[in-house]
Amino acid sequence: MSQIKAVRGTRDLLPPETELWNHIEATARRVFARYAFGEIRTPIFEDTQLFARGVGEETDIVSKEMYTWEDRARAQSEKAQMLTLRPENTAGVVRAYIEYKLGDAGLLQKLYYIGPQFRRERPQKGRYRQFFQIGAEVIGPPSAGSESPLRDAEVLEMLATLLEELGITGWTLEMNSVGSAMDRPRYVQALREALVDVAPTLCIDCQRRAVTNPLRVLDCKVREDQEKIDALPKIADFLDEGSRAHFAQVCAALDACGVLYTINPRLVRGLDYYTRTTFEFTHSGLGAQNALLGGGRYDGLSEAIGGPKAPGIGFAMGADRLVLTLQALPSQAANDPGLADAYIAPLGEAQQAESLVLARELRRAGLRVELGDGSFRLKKSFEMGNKLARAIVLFGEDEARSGIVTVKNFQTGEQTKVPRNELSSVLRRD
RNA sequence: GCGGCUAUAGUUCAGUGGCAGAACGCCGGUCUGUGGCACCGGAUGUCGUGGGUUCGACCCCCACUAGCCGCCCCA
Repeated sequence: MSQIKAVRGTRDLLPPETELWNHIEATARRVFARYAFGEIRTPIFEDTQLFARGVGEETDIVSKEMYTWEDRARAQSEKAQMLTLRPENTAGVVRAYIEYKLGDAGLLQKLYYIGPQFRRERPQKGRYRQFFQIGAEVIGPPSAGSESPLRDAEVLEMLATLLEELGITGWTLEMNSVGSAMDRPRYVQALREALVDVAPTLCIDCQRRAVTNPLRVLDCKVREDQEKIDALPKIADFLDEGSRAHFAQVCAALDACGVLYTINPRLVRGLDYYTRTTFEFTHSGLGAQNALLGGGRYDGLSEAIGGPKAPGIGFAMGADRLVLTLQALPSQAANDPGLADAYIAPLGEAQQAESLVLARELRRAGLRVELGDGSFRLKKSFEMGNKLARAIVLFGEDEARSGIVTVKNFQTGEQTKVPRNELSSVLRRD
């Protein structure tokens, strides 16, 4: 019989790596809490229409990367429903915002999420079909200040802080403004016109992109094309006064708190809902998938899926990529499984039962304890203890009778006799 | 979805159309209440899966699967 394996693009996370995942998630929760964000957990699958209307029918994500299936109708009279595993989480959050009328309180909603997302792409380093995102959204009625450039700057400053607390250095923040829903079509039109003459001189990929998705030409990495692409119309010149001023204020607030960024007029993103501020944090250690996180403002998303006017800004970080980045950092000790505080070695099977009692006492005192086996020879107990713990506690006939156990510290080699009731304080890490 | 590279022991990797290898790790012993060191010994295995060529395939050919790199796109 053939072996059943994890399906393509999915994987199991095992210790000690899960230690690092927990560390990342705990750090994110801690930082988000300081910025007064609350957690939201949305379903893993949604009505397909949510993504079609929210993310955009023409995007790659929706047009070819979604896991979609037809759910059975419950009754003859009922139509079957198309469902989709969420390819991203912003649409789900906005759907919940609308569904529970979160805007009616008149306040800004600040929500974060941590969870799996699904896209059917070819797996690669840092890219999986089930991947994990940590993201947050600030959304609310305009009267609550949801359109304010200060919100954009606050989110970006929070991200810089989060990366710093995670110990991730060497990232780059690139920003751009893609303008309002009105600005962008005008720009795309101008770009298309300019490309009629320029495109034939560009690389093969650009010639195709010029027709299918002109904005993508700006992403081209072919060296020879760069000068010509730089000479194309820039979106900055197509922004209306409002968008221009908005972006200037975002930059000013970032300058004030010392968050470094570069403005990349060629930064375009693949989801239709973005307006005005867009950004990407990249890291060179990631290879082709160099985006650590990305996000932006989505002032029209709520209305696009049938909700009230509810401008917002948010981001999603690729947790898988944070892990990769941290693992590549030289200082990272998080892959060390860590040693237990003590290894209890029952000497002889007669000591088995009482050794579990001893382990229970120490564990209740908060110590991390490994319990050996009384059938082991002493030599084996020492070898095992040395691999698993900082100290070994010998628990034989004498110790059980006298209540005084033998403790040997593997680091110092020092061996002492310790009364059982003092054991936990002796073993405690200093 | 497209192109390239790869798949051999728990791990990292050698290897040859004719007996399946090394290092580390693992197990046992020297050593029956004292580990790390040393020495001696041992087992590593569907050579990714399925077909084909051949007297004979881990090796050559085809398909599939998975991973990596790039494209596309994105987190």
